[in-house]
Amino acid sequence: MATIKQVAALANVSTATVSRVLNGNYPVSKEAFDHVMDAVEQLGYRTNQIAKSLKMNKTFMIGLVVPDISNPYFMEIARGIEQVVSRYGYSLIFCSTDEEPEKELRLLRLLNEKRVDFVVLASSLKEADLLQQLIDQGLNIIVVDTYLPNLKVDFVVEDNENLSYKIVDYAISQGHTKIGIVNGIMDISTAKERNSGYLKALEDHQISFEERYSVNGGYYRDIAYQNVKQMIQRNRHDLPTMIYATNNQMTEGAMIAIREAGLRIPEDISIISYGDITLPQLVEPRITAIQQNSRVMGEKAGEILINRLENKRSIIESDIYVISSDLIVRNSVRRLT
Amino acid sequence: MATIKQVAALANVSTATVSRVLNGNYPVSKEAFDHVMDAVEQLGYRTNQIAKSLKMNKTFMIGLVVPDISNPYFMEIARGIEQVVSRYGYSLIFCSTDEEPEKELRLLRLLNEKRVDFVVLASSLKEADLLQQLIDQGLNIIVVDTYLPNLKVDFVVEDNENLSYKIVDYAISQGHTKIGIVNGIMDISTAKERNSGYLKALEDHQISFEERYSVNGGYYRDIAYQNVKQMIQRNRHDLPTMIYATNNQMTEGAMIAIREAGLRIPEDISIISYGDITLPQLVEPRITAIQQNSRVMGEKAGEILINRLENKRSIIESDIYVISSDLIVRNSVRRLT
DNA sequence: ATGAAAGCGCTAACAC
DNA sequence: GTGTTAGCGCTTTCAT
Repeated sequence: MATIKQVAALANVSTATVSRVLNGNYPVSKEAFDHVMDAVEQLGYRTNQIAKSLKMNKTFMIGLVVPDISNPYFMEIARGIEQVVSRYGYSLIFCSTDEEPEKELRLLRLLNEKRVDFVVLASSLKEADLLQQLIDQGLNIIVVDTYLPNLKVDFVVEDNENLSYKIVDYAISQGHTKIGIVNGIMDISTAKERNSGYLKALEDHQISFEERYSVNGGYYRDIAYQNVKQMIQRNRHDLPTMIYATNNQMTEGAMIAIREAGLRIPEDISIISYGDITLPQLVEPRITAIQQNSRVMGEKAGEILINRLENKRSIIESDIYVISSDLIVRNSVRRLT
Repeated sequence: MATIKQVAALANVSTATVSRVLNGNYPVSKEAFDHVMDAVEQLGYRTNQIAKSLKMNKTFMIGLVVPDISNPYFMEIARGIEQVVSRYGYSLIFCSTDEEPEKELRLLRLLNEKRVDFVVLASSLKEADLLQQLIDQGLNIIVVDTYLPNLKVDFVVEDNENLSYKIVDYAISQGHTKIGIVNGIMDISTAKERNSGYLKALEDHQISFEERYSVNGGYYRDIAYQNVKQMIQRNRHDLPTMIYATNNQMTEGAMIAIREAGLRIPEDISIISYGDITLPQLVEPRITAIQQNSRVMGEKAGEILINRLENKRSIIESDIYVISSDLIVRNSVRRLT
């Protein structure tokens, strides 16, 4: 690969002049300009961004660390970020943690070593201290989707508890009282918050929480499928009239389990979902769900980090941005009253 | 951020010794080792991979360039690649071209400047010459999914024409003769090959190709939706009995259009698909489809590039690997005979 | 407007 | 087993 030195030699100018021509940030004579351009063309020269990054202490790369990159929810966040940061010349490195805290930390350390300019993180961490350590080492982080207390970073999150309350409250208004919940790992803020919204709604309507209708596990389709399958098995003679799944993939898993058990939705068991399933237009019945604006969440995160980066605004205290979401009532809830 | 120099100073050794300790590739005394480790710990030192990359002319990054990163098909390829290359310490940079040739070239140039060690490319290019130019400049490329003639790279592809033939042949065996096709952009190899498989199957059964049932456009859900909607409109009084969509997303778009037109699948119009739709378990009827092994395609690409990279086997002539796929018969085809 | 040269943080050849 | 040092390819200050 040709270097700036070879270009300089061929164009009969110094490397400084080549650099100036290439970056267009200093005045150069038309003559020098033409010679350099010719040489560049002839040699098929391409800037070595690694060298440039080293010199300028800037990589134009953004790390994205999420629990599950195949979840369309996170994919949409990625596209939102990409859409805004690409305009400023940044590229994205995607990483998937599979909800494993050790893997998350390993990936963050890797990105730190790669000197990415910023990391967008949807965390599965229970505690913030190791994260704070990385930040102290100089890593720029913005946290999306999840929330971690006592961490000096910006957050872009949803109003999980209230939205969860809202959808469960709706279910209750349709006459349901035996409402099972399929939730994620309780260490994670979103799972905790969605759970408390659910509990609060039950409580406000004097409905007691039934442990036996409740299952927990990773935010994955398969896990939810297995758990719901077993839950149905266990309660075969006194099934819940409704299942509330707290993320898109769990809803899919729950639906598959319900159908496989020979039960109908919503005639036998109604469904509500925090987050739209994939392809909601093609699946019958249409699922009543909290519709998350993940794209907007990504865009917001992108804007914030660009702002920090371009204006070199270092963080004094964390800002928390809340992305709005809507309850979309469709027809997966049977009216019982 | 601490540098190796500061570590060396604090540990009272040379930078060379620090490097040796950190990389463990040369013998060091236990004493030096301990001192260095202490200093590393104290300073929170993290290797600057940018500097290392510059020195070693190796970035441990792989670029992935595909038409549409939100398509689960390409996502699976990505996971396949990731799974194998991550074991060797490589990370992935994802890029989406939206099937625009200019964007594809721009991204490839960017990755070249970033000096990624390899690029995995699903191309939307019509011609190979500009690509060959990049390769001559030193970019390592492996092409997946698509095929481009006269290009000195390895390929991992499907047997598109034969598989396409197979599924259309099956449709014909069920008594269908009015079979519309929803296809991608004809510049792209996969679209061309799937089209010829379709045509050949018709021909072998003396069925004439009906232009009016055929629509083309980008491999996207929305485009297919619009096109099929119009096609149905135009042929309202003499509809095809079957629609063959040549990729997963087009099938989804076609199904939505059919349903919206008040038609039933498969009673009014049958469906066959090249590639499984998202969530095939939850959509009724279950779609008869070519089931692509995209994960395997990604793994294969990963293995090949690792092999080239680690064994420094430069490419003499292109190898072509064909990934097998299966026809899965389900119940989206009405039997007419 | 242009060139010489220092230096970003690292590795490895060479000398001891 | 360890230190010295050159140099990867670039930008930028300083001098002219």
